[in-house]
Amino acid sequence: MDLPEGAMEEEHAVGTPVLRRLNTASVLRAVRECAPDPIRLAELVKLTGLTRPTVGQAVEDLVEAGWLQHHHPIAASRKGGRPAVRVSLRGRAAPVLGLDVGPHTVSAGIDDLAGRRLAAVRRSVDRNRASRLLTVVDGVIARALEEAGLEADEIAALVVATPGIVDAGSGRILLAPSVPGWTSVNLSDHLRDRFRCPVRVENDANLAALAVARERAGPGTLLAVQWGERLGAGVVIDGRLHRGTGAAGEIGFIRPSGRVPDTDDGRGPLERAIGAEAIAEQARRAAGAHPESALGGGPIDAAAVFAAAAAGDAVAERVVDDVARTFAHAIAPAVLVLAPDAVVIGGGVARAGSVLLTAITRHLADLTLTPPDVGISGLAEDTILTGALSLALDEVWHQLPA
Amino acid sequence: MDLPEGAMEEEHAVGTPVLRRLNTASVLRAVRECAPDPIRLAELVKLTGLTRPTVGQAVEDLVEAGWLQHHHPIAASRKGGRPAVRVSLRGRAAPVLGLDVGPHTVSAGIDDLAGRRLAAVRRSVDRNRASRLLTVVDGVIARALEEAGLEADEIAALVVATPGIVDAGSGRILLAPSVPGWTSVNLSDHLRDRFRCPVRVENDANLAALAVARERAGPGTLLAVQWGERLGAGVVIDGRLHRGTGAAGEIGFIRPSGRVPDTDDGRGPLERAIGAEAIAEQARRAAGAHPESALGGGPIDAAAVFAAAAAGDAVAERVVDDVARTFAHAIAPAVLVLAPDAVVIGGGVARAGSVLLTAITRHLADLTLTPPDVGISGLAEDTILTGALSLALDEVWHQLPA
DNA sequence: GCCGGTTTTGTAAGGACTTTAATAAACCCC
DNA sequence: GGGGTTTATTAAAGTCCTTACAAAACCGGC
Repeated sequence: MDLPEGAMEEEHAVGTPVLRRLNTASVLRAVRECAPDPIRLAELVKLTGLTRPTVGQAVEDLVEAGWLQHHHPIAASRKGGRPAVRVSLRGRAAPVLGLDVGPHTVSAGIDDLAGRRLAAVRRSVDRNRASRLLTVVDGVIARALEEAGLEADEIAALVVATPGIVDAGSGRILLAPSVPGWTSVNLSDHLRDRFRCPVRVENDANLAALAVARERAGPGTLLAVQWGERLGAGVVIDGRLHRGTGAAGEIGFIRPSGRVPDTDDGRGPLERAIGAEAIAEQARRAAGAHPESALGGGPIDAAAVFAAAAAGDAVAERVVDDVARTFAHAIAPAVLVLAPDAVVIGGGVARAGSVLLTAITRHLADLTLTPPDVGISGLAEDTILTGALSLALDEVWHQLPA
Repeated sequence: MDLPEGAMEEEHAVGTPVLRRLNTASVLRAVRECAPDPIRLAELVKLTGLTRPTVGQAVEDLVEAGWLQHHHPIAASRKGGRPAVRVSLRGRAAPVLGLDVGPHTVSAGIDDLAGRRLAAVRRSVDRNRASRLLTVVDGVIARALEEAGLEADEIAALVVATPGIVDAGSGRILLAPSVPGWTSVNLSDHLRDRFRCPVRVENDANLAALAVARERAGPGTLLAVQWGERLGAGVVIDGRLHRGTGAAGEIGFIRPSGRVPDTDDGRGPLERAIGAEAIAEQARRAAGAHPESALGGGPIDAAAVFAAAAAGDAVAERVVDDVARTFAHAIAPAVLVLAPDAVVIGGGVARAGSVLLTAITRHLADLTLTPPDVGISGLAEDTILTGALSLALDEVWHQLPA
């Protein structure tokens, strides 16, 4: 099941045969855009602007190469006429595997070429020993492959989401304070040994950003924040992930203007100031000083603070506003420089909902020239995994001529 | 002198003729890379990987279309053999005009297709009345055209650099606090009436960034700061200008953590804190408190402060360090999010040289994970103009198939 | 001053595409 | 079962690149 040859990005030597490759790719792209639905050949003619014989030839080639499959056992279209030949992506041609090594869970997913989810596995894990983590990763992968009925050889691309900073070239993890020993594990090589396909390791917040950007579709600049215990972000510009020198989006290390608790756990200043735990701590102090607050009624975590604020508790509202102000001031310079269309917040804190959102919006409007839309990610817990799979699919599609 | 047809970005309909267009473009690109020097036909064969008849055909077409010109009156190469036909870009085919409406000067430049400077005009101006500014602009353009011996009709693309925020679509200036009345002048339409070519209005700092990026060449992320009375920046990613929603790079409006003088002249907080005038003012206060400083010896402006600091004056050094710290703290969040390869400083303050540079580098190293190279723009006063011309040339080249 | 050597240009036949156009197939409805 | 409709199939024509060969122009030397 080889990919079409001549996959180089922009080759200049041009003979007649490249025309065929070009048109074949064009047809494949058109089929792809109809996602998992089969498409009539005649429709491809309209979509691609090519003539029927050309499309016919291309489809024939693609079927032979395993990229497309026929759907001919079809009841015809209602309006008379010879029944159309229909084709669709043969998902099995290039399934991709995504992996998310999260704070307390490891999850894996397998998508086929058409974006259908073939497998999804999630396993919680105590992340104290990095070496044991690797075992869990292997287990999750094995389970996912089993669930999808695939062998490792059949996977066409693999993307792993991990916290920390990743070197784009080698795939090595350069910095991962939240997982002791994780930097000394060569995850990339470990996986490359088991899979005969491109393996890419990428920061989790970056992949979450990619997922959010794909959901919004269209061009534009997006700053997608993952906000929980820790704080990260990803930048997506016109659908492409911005990596910079590799550490792009590390907003957790922004130094806010106020005083910041000086823990020594590898977290960045902003995380220590407004991470989920810091929000709870701030609320505890406020509740102590103001016994009249509804916050005093039980154990306090971030969710409780947002709930109380939503219910109108003044003390909680003040805490939320403080958090929002700190956040807005922290990212305002980046917003001014990037001028993103939107800032989307995901992760645990995103569950706060509109209480936090409106406060951030208000403060940002004060600090920026063209305030971006501030929103909350509509994606569920598997945002990161979705992003990883999305990037893996990109990798596969990228092998085709433009 | 029409441009080759079918200039659309990524057209899919493919017949045999596109091959010719593709190859012709390939040849044209190869000629372009040899800049203003003529190139032998046989060399084009090697560079493009095409065969000789193909190259011959393409060159013939390009000469006929006016893009290339022959150089046949040539003494042969020293090593025997039939004398080679040589061709070069016909610069006159598509000259472009760049305009820089600067703080105290208006300048215009004309480059030909090969990047040769055909004209350069600079005129200082009192910018109190925007309507009069327009007259100066017209005058400078007329002078430049005269100098190059061209008519307005012959200009193939025009790019104007202006302070303020520009709407990409309409070319209207949305916000320009430094030029009273400038937003009510429809510069874009005014020029579109006079020129039969694409007219683009762009923020000056953005164009400066483009110029700096072109000088560095290669891929990567660049944050280029223009630092004088005012403070702006541009972001260039892999050679392409990042615009965001349109106001990208407006670092002058970052709010630094300290107290900021509250003038009402439309300048942003960071400009009021560390613009050239603010630096001087800070030094004046310091000199008043410390009569022993060498700064007391004369009128103080920013240049004097940097000179004194370079000479070892402790008071001046402290001022410079303060300025550098404020700057570093202001852009650190943006640097963390973007992870640029380099931060390059241009504009008047850039003349401060290494005194300021090392201080900024030191502070940034403290505040970021992967500190960028901090450098000073090697380009002279016409950085912005160079960027405008560069973008205009892009516009022309962009009309060709890839 | 003529003759190989060398480099390049020019021209003709061959092959690979896409396109146009015309023909055949398959189905619905009446 | 025939008309209408939609689609697939096939053949001829045109365009372009390529391969291969021949011609041109210049150098150096005898």
